[in-house]
This record gives sequence, structure tokens and C-alpha cells, in this order.
Amino acid sequence: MRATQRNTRQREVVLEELRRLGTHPTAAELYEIARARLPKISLGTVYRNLELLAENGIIQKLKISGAEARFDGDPQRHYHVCCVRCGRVDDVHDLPRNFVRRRAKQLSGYDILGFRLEFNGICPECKKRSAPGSDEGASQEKDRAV
Amino acid sequence: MRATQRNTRQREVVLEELRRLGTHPTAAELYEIARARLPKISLGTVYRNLELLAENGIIQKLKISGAEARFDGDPQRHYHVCCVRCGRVDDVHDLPRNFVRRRAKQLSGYDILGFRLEFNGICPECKKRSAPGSDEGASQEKDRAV
DNA sequence: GTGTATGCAAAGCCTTTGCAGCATG
DNA sequence: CATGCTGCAAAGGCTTTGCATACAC
Repeated sequence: MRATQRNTRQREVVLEELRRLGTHPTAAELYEIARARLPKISLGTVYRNLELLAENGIIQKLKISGAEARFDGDPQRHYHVCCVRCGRVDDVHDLPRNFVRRRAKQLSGYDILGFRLEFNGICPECKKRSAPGSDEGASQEKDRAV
Repeated sequence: MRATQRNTRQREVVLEELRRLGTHPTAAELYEIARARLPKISLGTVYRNLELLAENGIIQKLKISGAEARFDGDPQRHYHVCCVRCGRVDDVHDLPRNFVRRRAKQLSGYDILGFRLEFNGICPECKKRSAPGSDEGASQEKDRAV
């Protein structure tokens, strides 16, 4: 999070529309939608704001297989299904502890072909590199049930 | 899988090197390595072959957060850790059924900040679109323990 | 011999950035 | 008013593609 951050109309609109959609739009899609309210907004601004919001943990940036990044207005959800044909992305809610293909299919309506689980964090090398008195404690380690 | 596919030296080398590495190189990295054995190979060819191998399920294409795609010579593994600082990707082996942050950290040496679980498959719309007598049964539904 | 794959280079696409002017706190 | 943000457009970086040639079967 930066020192001082201003609340601009553009940032507000981008976030509002992303949340209102409830889907996983690309930056370009969001740009088109935002343009209805702010005709002069630029793609660059949309990208900059999405990036910033994601850095602050307010939204989520997804890099699913496929060309474009997608954004999720809900930073809490972590389960997604993506279509290998059209690239569409949906959520899978209420995934039980012992998640299974069958359950994912029931909840999403997809034919589940596979899955991918990714952890993210700081690798040993990077830890060493900035070990003593680390000042860049970006994401504090919340104790959620990973 | 295409009608007829030929076994070229280039494809062979790309696959061999990817498997030999055991890491998750980018196309460019693999290109440099392959060049040691086939000085005239082109980046385009490396991309084409990686794409083809991934389509055939022989390797895995990963689109982790970050710019470049990464490739995994083992199509079976599904657990990865990626460093939010340098983009490095590692495997997490032997992930227990009730995976937990602690276990993932033990196995990888990373400081785990979060995770992402993605299913992939065919969305309801795409199913409808190619429903009767589908001829494109790309990935057969293996009954692995998703 | 036929059709796939390659090499090379150009084109594509998504995303990032430089810069001058604008607007927020 | 100081400086973060915007719009615009150009630049970047990874990936894909067109085309003539080479090679696998």
C-alpha cells in the first residue's frame, strides 16, 4: 500500500462495476463498462487501478490459462472453474474441505476435466535476499485455513 | 490430437530437455537450452512444440501470476508454489488430502502467503453448443482423485 | 511425393509507461 | 498548492503466424 492514495472517480467506478458484475471480466471488458459512466476514461487508467486494487488486496487478479488477466471483485474467494474452450471463468462456492470433482461439477455445472492448486509465497532464495529486518512485509500472514 | 503428427528432432529435444530439467522453465529458457543441441532451432518452433505437447497432455502449460507461461514436463503433478517476488515456480510433492499451509511450507521451504485452486473443464454453454455427437473429446475424463 | 514442421521475421495482443495537464486532499 | 492520477499514445514483452523451404513418413 502506497503512502498516500487518492480516491478518484475512476478508481471508484472501476471497483463499483467490478463488484456489481460479480463475474470475472478482463481489463478491456471493464473498460467498456466503465466508459458508459466515464466516457473519457482510458484503458491505461483501468489497468493502473485494477493493479492497485489488487495490490491492496481489495480485488483479486487472476491469471488463468489463456491470454488475458481476469479480475475478481471478491478478494476472499479462491475457487474457480474455467472453461478450456471459451476461457470463461466462474466461481465454485461452498467447496467442502474434501473437495471432489463431483462436488465441483454439481456446484458449477461444468464438466470438470482437471484442476490446479497453486500456493504462492516467498521462495527460500528471496527470503535470504531480504532476510534481516525485512521492511517490505507486503501481505501479513493471516491465519486462514489454507 | 491431430490427424498425423511427425516426430521431429526439434520436438524430441524440447521434450527431453524439459523433462531433464525437472523445473518450470519459460519458453525462452527452453529455447536457450535447446539451442545448445540444435543451434538453428527457432523460438517459434519451441513455442509450437510446447503448445502441441501440452494439447496432447504430454506436458503441462502453466499460467501462473506473472508475465510468461511456464511449462512442466510432468503432466501428472498439480501442486505448485510460486514466488510472488521473483516468479519462480516449484512443485509441492506428496500433498496430503487435507492440505494445509504448514505442510506446504514444510515441503517447499516457501513462506506461504495464500493459494489458488482452479478447476478446469467445459462450461454449460460450451456443452450445449457442441452437445450431440461431440467429436472433439479432447481430454477423456480420467477418474483421478480431484 | 505429400503434407507436416521448421526458420525467419513480421505482426498481434495484452499490458505497461512517459509525459503534460488535471484534480484531490 | 503539492503530488498523485488521468488521458493519450507510444513502447514493451511474450506469443502467434505467414511464407517459402526442408524433412518425415
